[in-house]
Amino acid sequence: MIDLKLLNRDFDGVVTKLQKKRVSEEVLESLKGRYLQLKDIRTKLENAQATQNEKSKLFQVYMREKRDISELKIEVSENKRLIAELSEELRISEESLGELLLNIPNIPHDSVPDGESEDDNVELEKVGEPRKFSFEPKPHYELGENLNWLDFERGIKLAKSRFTVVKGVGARLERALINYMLDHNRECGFDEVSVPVITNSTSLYGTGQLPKFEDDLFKIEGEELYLIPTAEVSLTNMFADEIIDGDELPIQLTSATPCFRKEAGSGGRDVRGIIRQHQFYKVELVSITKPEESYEMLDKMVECVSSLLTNLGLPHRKVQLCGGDLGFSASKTVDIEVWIPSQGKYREISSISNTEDFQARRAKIRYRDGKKNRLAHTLNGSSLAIGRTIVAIMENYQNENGEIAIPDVLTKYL
RNA sequence: GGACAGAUGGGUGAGUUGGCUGAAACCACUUCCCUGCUAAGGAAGCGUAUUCGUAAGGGUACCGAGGGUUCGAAUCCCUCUCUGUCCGCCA
Repeated sequence: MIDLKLLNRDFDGVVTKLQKKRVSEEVLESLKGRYLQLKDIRTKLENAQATQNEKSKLFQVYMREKRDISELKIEVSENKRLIAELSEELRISEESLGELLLNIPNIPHDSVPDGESEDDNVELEKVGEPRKFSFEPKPHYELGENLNWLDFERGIKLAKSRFTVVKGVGARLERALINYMLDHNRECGFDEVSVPVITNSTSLYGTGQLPKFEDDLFKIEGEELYLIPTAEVSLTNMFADEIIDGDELPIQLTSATPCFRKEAGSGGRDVRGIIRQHQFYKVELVSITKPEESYEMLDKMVECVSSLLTNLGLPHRKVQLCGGDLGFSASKTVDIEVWIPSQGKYREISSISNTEDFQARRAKIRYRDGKKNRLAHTLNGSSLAIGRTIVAIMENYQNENGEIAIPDVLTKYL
């Protein structure tokens, strides 16, 4: 969540910055109003509580001196009523503030370009040249069915649409990619961990998936538990409610997990193939850093992912997201898009974000900086979405008879 | 799933006739003193959040979570969650 003190201190500045994320001034006005109201009520309540504490202490004095306490009792019980009233007011005020606050997106970094949609994103760098085909490249789903790597019908039979069974060399390729990426990330300085793929709602609030994006999550019936949409949830929330020793930063973690998304609202998009699935493997990177080091870390993570694609021989480009395309929790995001020959365009395969202290504030991830406790910065990025990497390899490495070459770096993993 | 037990500060662990305990003591940690040296001794400090204050320093809340009783609760009552042990069950 955003910093209410900052909102109060520099209202116009926050308004201007959040315009990039299409947050209206009225909403922020209302948020600030509720914050000030809350502070006011809290002050009144605390004063009343101070009185109560003081008076309560008199009782033992009176009783020791055998003085009459009936008058004191009346006085105090009136104050007690006041406390009850104020507490109720405070509760309502907190609720109303929280409702609004939890739905306000993060403040974008100054470098974020203004824009409405992905069309306004800014290309930072192209890496590698798309291959010139002497034939018409086939889409991965055709290749995959012909090679018997992808079994769409059985995926649907087992679950429903947007689930796929991966077979044969395809399945082995999936496993090889996971292993290769984890090894690569380790070389980049990320420690491998294995995490739960089900988390509680508190964790999902912490990283910002809840309350706003409940519709996109698979929930376990009858429990406050959800299948994770990304390992970012598990990895980041490992440090929720903790105060990390400053010497231990930065923390850099990587984990391979299945991810589950309902893809609500994406009806009709990428219906063919495995670009958009309800379940897919992804290798994730998460970093926890000191505030002054987080943008350096963002660059490092982008490079780690980019080099992964370079090593796989996949042409890609780095794109900085514009305000309108920026995710809810992100302050700055660099997407990495890989060349998809059958579509003749670059498609997102990784998204690397610095959320600054947005998630840290929600999840209470702090570190000890000398004597003081400060909010850490959290970053996350895919490295990579396995399904989409398979798509990219299939399409970029296909030859005319429909066979697929395997990138050199993977041969030792297959 | 069944039966017990428990949940206190970084750790161990006091505190259950309700008030002087936001919390003893010990350990760890920090600073200083002493000591001719990787030991020992001594002094002080050392939870989180929030609020007021330039600061010093106050206030408020928090002893798993939420409610209740009371002028007042870590201490009494209720509900929930989690953890441990034993049994059953399954990888």
